Amino acid sequence: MTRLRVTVHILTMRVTGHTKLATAARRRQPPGGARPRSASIRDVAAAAGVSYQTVSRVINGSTKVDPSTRQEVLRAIEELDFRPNRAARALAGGPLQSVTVLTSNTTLYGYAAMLQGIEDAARAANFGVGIRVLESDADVEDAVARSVDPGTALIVIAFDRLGRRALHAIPPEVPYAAAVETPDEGTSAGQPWVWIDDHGAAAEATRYLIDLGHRTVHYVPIPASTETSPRLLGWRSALRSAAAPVRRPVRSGWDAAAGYDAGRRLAADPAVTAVLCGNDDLALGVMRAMREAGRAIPREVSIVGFDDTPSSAYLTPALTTVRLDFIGLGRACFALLSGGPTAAPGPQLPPQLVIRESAAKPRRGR
Amino acid sequence: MTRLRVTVHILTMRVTGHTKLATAARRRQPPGGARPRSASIRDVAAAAGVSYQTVSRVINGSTKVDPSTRQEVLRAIEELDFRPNRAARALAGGPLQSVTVLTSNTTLYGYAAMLQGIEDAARAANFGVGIRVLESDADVEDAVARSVDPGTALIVIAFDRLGRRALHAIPPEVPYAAAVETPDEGTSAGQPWVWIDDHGAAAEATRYLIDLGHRTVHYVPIPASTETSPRLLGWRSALRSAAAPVRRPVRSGWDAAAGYDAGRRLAADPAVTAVLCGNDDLALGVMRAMREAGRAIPREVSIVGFDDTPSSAYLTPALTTVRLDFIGLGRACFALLSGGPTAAPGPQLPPQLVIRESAAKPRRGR
DNA sequence: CTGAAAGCGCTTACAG
DNA sequence: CTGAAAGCGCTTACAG
Repeated sequence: MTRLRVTVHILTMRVTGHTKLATAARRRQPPGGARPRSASIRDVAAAAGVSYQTVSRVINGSTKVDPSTRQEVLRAIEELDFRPNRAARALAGGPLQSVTVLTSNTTLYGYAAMLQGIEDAARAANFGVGIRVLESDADVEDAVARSVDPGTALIVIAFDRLGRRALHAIPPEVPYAAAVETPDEGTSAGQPWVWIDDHGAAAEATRYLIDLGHRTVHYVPIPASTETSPRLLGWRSALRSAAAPVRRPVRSGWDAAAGYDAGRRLAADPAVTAVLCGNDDLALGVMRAMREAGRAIPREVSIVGFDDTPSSAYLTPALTTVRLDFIGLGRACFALLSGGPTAAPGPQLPPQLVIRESAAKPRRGR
Repeated sequence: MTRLRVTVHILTMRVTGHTKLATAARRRQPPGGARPRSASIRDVAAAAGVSYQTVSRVINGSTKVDPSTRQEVLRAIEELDFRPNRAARALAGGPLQSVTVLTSNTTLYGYAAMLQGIEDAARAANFGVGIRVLESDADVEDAVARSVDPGTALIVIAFDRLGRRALHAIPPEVPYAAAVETPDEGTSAGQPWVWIDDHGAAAEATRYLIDLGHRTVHYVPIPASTETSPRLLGWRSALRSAAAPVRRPVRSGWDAAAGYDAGRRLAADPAVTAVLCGNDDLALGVMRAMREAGRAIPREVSIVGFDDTPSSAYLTPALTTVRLDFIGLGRACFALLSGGPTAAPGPQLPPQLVIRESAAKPRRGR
C-alpha cells in the first residue's frame, strides 16, 4: 500500500514538472498552453548575469547599483516580462503596494466618484486597489481587522457613521488616509485626512437662495457622520446672518426615495419655497414630490442639490447644485499615503455653486 | 575558515533576532500601548498543543483532523484572534482567497451595481476584492498581466469592448468568471460566463411601444461589446415581427450628455414618436432634448430606458424602463468561481419591463 | 557596489 | 490522524 502511494506521488511530481517546463516554452502560444510560470528575480538575475539581490535592488529603486548593472537588469526584466510577485514582497516585508478602501457604499455618487479617484491615482502609482464594504456597525471591527495586512495601506471613506467608526478602529501605525465629512475639532491637525469645505458650500447655497428673495431655506440633509454636520452648520449660519428663520431639517436618507418622502412632508407646508438638499438624488426625489403636490419648480418652489452628478444638468428643470470634486478628493487621499509633494491633508478643491434652472425668485417677494 | 563562517552566522542570527525584537517592540508602542504582533499558526499551535501543520489543516477545512483536536485548535484561534496571512497563503500555493474585478468603469449604474453584487458575495465567502480599471485598449494587456496572481481569481465585466478584450487576454487556466453582454456564438458552451437576456428585454420593450400604437420605435444604443448587439437584434426583430420600419440606431455613448446629443438629432425628425434607450441615463438625456425641442413626454414622444436605476422612478415623468438585475448578476458571477451548487453559467434572472409614465399611446393612432 | 544568508507565514507533499 | 521537511519569491540585514 505504502509503496503504491509513494509511486503515485512521484508520478504526480513528474507530471507537474513536465507541465511547467512545457508551459514555459509555449508561453506565447495561447491555444492549449498551460499556465506560464512567470519569471522570478532569479531568472532575471541569471539573464542579467548578476545575483538576485541586485535584481531586488533595481526593482526597489536602490541607488546603490552601478548604472551599467542597472541597465542590464532592466533589459533582462523587459526581456522576461518580469513582474514582482506581490505576495512574496508583502511577506518579506517589502514596500506598500496596495491599498484597501473601506466604505459603507460603492454606488452612491460621492462614494463611487471618490473610489474612481483613488483607483486612478493608485493605478498610476502601480498600486493594487481593494474594496471592503462596511456592512453594519457589528461588521466594522472585522472589516478593519481583515483589511490590515503588511504591504497594504487603508483608505477610509468616512463620510458617514460607519466610515467614521472604521476610521477610529484602525490600529495605530497601520498606514492609512481618510476622506472625512469634517475633521474632528481640535484633534485633526497632522492627521492624514482630506475633506471638502461643506460648511462653506452649504452657506453659499443658502445665501444664494436667500438673495433670490426667499424668506428662508428648508434643509433635507444626508445622514451625517457626526452629531454636528458642517453642512447643517453652514446652512444655519447663513440663515442667521440673514436673520432668516431656521426651520427644523427634514431627516431623510441618501437616495431619491428618501428625498421623495422628505419632499412629501415639505410639500404639505405652503410656506416652503426653497429647499436645500444634501445630494442630487435627494433633490430629484424632492422635486418629484413637489410636483406631485402641484408645486411647480422653480416657479413655486426652488430646489438646490449637492454633488453635481453627471445627470443633474439634464434633469428638467436642470438642477442648480453645489459641485463637489470627489474624484479629486480620492486622488488627494491616495497622495497622502505616499507623502509626495502633492500630498496635503486638509480641505481640498473648494465647492462651486452651479446655477441652472431649479432655483428662482419666489413668486411674490418676501 | 569554515568554522569561522559558521560562528559568524550564528552571531548574525542573534543580532538579527535582537534587532527585530527591538523594532517590533517599538513598533507596537506608539507612546504607550502594545500592539500585539498578530498571531501566526505557530502561536496557535503552541496554544493548542499541536503542530502548526495541524493548524493549517484546520483552517483549510481538512477532514483529516480529529474532532477534539479541531475543537482545541479552533479555541486557540478564537483566543488569539488568529487570521491567516493572505500573502503567505498565496505564496505557498494556498486556495483562492481574493478576486480582482477588471472593468472599464466603476460609476455607471450597471457596472457599479455589478460590482456591488460581486463584493457582497465575495465578502460572504471571506474573499478579498480588488478592482482594476481598464483605461484604454493599450492598457488591457497590462491590466490583465498585473492582475494575474496566485491565490486570486479574475472577474471581468465584459459589457463593452475593453472588457471583452480583457476577457480574451486572460491566459488559460487562470481562474476567472465573466459577465458578458452576450455569449460568443457557438463557443460559449461551458464557459464561466453569465449574462442577461438583452435580446428578449429589447424585444419586449419594443413590442410594448408598438402595441401602444407607435408606427415604429427609434433606438439609442449604448456602445456594444461586439458587432452584433443582442439588444439591437431584439429591437430589430420585434420591429420586423410587427412589420414596422427599422430606422438606423442613433449612435451615442453611456451618459446623459450622450443621450442629450442623440435626443437633439431625434427631435429634429417629427416622425419620431417613440425612443428606446440603452440605459436610463441616456433616456434622461433624450427626454431633456425632446422637451427643449418642445416635444412633451409622453404626450408627443414616448421614452423607454434600460436598467431601472434607483432614481428612475422619481423622474418626471417617471421612467418606463427594463429592470436588469445587475446585483444578482454580480453575485452569480462570483458564484461561478467557487463552483458551488448555486453556480450556473448562462442567462440570469430575466429582465422585467417596468411600466411607469414616460411611454404612452401616440397622439394620433398610426 | 555586489553577493550569500536567513526568514517572512504559510502550504503541499511526505513519513510515520 | 499528526508531525517534520522543503519551498513559494521576495526583502532585509550583513559581509565583503
